Amino acid sequence: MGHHSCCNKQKVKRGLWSPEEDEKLVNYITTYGHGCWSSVPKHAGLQRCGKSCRLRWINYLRPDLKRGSFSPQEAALIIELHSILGNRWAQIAKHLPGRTDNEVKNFWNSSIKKKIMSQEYHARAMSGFGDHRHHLMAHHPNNHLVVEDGSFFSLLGNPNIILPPPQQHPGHQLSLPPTTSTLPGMQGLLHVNDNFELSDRSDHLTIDPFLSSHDPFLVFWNNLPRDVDPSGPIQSFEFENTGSINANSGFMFPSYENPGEMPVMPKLCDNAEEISYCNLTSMDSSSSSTRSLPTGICPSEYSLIPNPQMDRQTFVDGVMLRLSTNGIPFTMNPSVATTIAATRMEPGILADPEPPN
DNA sequence: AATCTTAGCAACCGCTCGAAA
DNA sequence: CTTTCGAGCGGTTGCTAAGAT
Repeated sequence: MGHHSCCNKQKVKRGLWSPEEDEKLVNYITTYGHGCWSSVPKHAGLQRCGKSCRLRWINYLRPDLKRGSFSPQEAALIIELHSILGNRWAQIAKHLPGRTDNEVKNFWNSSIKKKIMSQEYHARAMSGFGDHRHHLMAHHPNNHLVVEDGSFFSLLGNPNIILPPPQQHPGHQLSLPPTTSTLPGMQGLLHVNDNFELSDRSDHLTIDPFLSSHDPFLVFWNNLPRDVDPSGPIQSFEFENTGSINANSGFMFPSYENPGEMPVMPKLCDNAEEISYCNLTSMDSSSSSTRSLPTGICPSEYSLIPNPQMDRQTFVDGVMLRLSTNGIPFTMNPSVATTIAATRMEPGILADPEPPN
C-alpha cells in the first residue's frame, strides 16, 4: 500500500504537523493563496505532499473554522441532516458553518452514532434538547404563523414536500396519495393523530416533540381553509380550533403525479412579491380539495448561505422568516426554521435566470 | 503505580469526478 | 476518445489522553 502518487515523487513527512509547519503553510496561503495544491509544499518550504497540505488547511488551519465542541443545536442538525443525506459528510458540513466534513464525521462516529442507537437519546435529540413541546401559534387577524421554541427541527425535512419545478407542471397540480404509508421515511407520521393535541387556546397548537421533526408546516396546511382560491386576491383566513387534527381528514404529504419527477429546492427570492405558489389537490377522500403551497421562500431579512450545490439551505441568523402562502403572509422564527430541505435542486431554481444573450 | 481500554481526533488512503491536454 | 492530473470525498487508521481495572 503505497502513498498517493503525489507523495511518491519526493520524500515527504507524514504524521502530525508541527507548529512550524503550520506557520509555514498559513503564511504561504494567506499571502499567495493555495492555487495548485501540489505546488504548495514546494513554495511554502514544506516536506509534505500537496494533499496533506490541503487537508491540514481545510480541516485545521482555515481561519473560518469554529472549533470547540458541537452545540446541541448542531448535533440535532447533524442528526436531522444525516437522516436525509446519509454519510454525505461534506454535504452535511456545508450546513454547519465553521465545521468540516472530517469534524462532522468524527463527531458522528465517536459520539452521535452510539447515542442515537438508544431510543432515549433519539427522543431527546428530536425534542430539541430543551422545552419538551413545540408550539405553533397562529395569530389572527395578522395571519402570522409563529413557531415558538428555540429548538431545532426542519420545516421541510420531508423530501416529498418539495415541489417539482413549475415548468414541468404547467398547472402546478400535484396529486396526493390516499395514504402516506408508502412514502419513504414517513412511517412515523402515521402516528400523528395520536400525538397532536390542541391546547385550551383556540389558536394554539401543541405538538408532541418526538414527532415535531416532521414538518410543522403540515400542521399549518392542515389548518388552512379548504376553499382558498389561489388565483384570487390576497385574503385572510382564520386559524381555527377544529378539534383534534386528523391525519386522515386532509392531505398530509404531497407526492408526485410522476414518481420519476425530481423534487426541487423551494425557490429563493429576494422579496416577497416573487413568491410563487403551487396548488395541492387532495385525492384521499371522496371529495377533492385544493390548497395552495408556497414554493418560494423569502430570505430577505436573513443570512442565507446560497449554494447551488447544496441539497439544503441553512438559515444562519435572523429574526423572523417571512413566508407566504396563497398571498397570505406569515412569519416563522428561523431559530426553528433552521433548514429548508430538498433532495435535489434543479439548476436555475436558486439563482436568478441568466439574462438572454 | 502499572496496565488495559476507550473516546476523540488528526491524518492518511483509495477512490471518483471533472477539466485539460 | 483517451489519458493525465488535481481536487474532493468517505472510509479507515493510528496516535494520544483520559478513564477503568
